Amino acid sequence: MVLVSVIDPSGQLSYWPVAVEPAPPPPPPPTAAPPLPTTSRKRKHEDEAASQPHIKKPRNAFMLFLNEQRPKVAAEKGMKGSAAVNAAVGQMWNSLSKEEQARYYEEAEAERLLHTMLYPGWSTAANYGKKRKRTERTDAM
DNA sequence: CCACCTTTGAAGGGC
DNA sequence: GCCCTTCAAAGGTGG
Repeated sequence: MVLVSVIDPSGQLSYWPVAVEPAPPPPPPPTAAPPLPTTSRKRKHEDEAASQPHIKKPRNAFMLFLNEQRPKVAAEKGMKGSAAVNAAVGQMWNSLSKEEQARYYEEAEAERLLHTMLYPGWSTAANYGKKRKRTERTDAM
């Protein structure tokens, strides 16, 4: 547990208890080690993932809410697919009091700040455009 | 085996 | 600067 001194947007100096335990993606190595495989057995996945870990976007309030409610809702309602559960949790979210929602917003905000501290200058653009995700909107046509 | 489906939020990218 | 597109998770199912 390391206390990281950070300046809050409010100008408040706060010490963030950064737990070393929940291992976030490792910092990018200053020098890319040349992977010289004596036997070219490894497929591209391992090498690319090892050299450049896809640093994921900071999750929003919902992702935090989802990760808490999803297993419970899935167990209670016996839902199979994640999509159905996510939709159900989404409805629960709308039923939440703004104070309860605000709690997740603050956690999400803290996580974003933590992400920024861990990866200064990192842009979400790293993973941008990787998935196709069509969300085909029929209204366009 | 990976993309889809889904949610809202957050953020980038385009205009 | 504003609006739209894309990712973030995540699990079974389909292509």
